[in-house]
Amino acid sequence: MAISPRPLHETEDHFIAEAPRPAVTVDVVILTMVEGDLRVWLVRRTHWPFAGQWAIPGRFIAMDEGLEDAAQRELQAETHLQDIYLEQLYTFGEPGRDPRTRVITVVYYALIDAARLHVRPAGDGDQAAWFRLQALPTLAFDHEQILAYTVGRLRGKLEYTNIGFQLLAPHFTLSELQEVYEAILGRQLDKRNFRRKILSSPILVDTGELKMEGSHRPARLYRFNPAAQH
Amino acid sequence: MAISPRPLHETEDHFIAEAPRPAVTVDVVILTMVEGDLRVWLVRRTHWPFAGQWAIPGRFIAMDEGLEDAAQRELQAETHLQDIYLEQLYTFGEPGRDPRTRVITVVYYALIDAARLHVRPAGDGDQAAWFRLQALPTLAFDHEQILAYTVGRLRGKLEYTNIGFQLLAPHFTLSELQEVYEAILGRQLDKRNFRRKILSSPILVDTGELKMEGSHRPARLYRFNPAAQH
DNA sequence: ACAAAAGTGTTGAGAGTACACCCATGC
DNA sequence: GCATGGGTGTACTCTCAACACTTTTGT
Repeated sequence: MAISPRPLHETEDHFIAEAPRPAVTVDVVILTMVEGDLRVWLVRRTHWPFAGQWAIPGRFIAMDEGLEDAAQRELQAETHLQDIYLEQLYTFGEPGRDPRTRVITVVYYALIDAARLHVRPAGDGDQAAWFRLQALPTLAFDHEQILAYTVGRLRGKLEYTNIGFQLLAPHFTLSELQEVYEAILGRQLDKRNFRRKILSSPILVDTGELKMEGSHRPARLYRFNPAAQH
Repeated sequence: MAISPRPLHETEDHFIAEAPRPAVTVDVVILTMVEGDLRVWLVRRTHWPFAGQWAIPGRFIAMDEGLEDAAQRELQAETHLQDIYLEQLYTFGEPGRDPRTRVITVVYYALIDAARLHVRPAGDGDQAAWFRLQALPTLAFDHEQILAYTVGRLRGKLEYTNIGFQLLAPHFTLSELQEVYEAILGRQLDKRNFRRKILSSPILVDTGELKMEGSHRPARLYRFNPAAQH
């Protein structure tokens, strides 16, 4: 890397040129919504440490790669999808969280519409699978803590943004949207109050279509209004 | 570092053992409130790059040092104060943000009661000084962007936490508290409504003392109720 | 006709907003 | 007595929460 020929501050100089550096990874918590439950995509570790245990997917960062770029690539590699909601969550870097070396991980989270995936239940030989956040296996590293933190963030953002739509297909019913809210908030909502609140804001557009499915009254399909704030 | 004798995944192995690593710093945005304005503590860079320009204080992280520990030490070094509110803000790591090498910076912010400092106006020879957020000098690196992000976070947190108290002395008047809210939110608030709202929650305790100062009616002094949530 | 999910209104309580004057002190 | 900031109440609107029945479809 370009080192200045001019005199440098000793401490900075030392750290720029000589001091040992921590490894930096980017992890991506990939969430989706299936059958009324939030689910997270986990990969099985094949090697030490935590061999055989499940972990949040991640990668070491390359020297010339932006943090969000790296997260985007990891997301791509796992899902093969484009245009996914992705946001930086928090950076975890306690010494000792990885027994091999000092690893600092910048965690992102992604929200995916389940309709864009072929979700299948986890089998025994799987290298990667979706897990209900309510029923997690034992996780590697400090990944359990990271998932807990993710849910907290999601819950907070749900109150003042339209983040909930990111977990739904482009066209969705109000009941589906309510399910997303209930899953994230972890409590039941009143159907009438929920509908009134959502419909009184300009964030939904009625597509005029109906979802004909099951032996019951068909539901109206809505879509997100991209002109709406947040 | 301990490298396992067992076979490792090639990619992970490479990154753990051989790949070049970015440098990691911790920067701390130190904020306080003086004369109705939010102010930030900036240090003058003495060497390349951005020599002579002002920057958010920070330090390279040591291999065995936690992120928050490093932030706490930097805060200590700058302010010589204990028990300061400190919170992780965001991690900035675009390649090229530091021309010397790849530097990823985990940014924290700290809120300080101005009464605990001897604040003086910035002089020409100063190596560090307080600046009004409204009147910043040219900043080094991407530090202008970092400060903008900090204010956004502060504004958001003010709405649903008691973070505002962190900028005040242990005993304060309601007008002082209102000034903090106005400075962060960037707009005037109605005095009666503000007082009613604050006093109707259990977060303030009337100390019974009065602030005798100036030629006007003395103001009641309150303190934060630590039993209150958030 | 029945099972299943969709859809719909009213009421009461509390929060937010707009707005103007008197009070206690130092000089 | 006057200048300065401290302190107070009311009316309106809006939002939130609680609560149960009818509608539309497939079988």
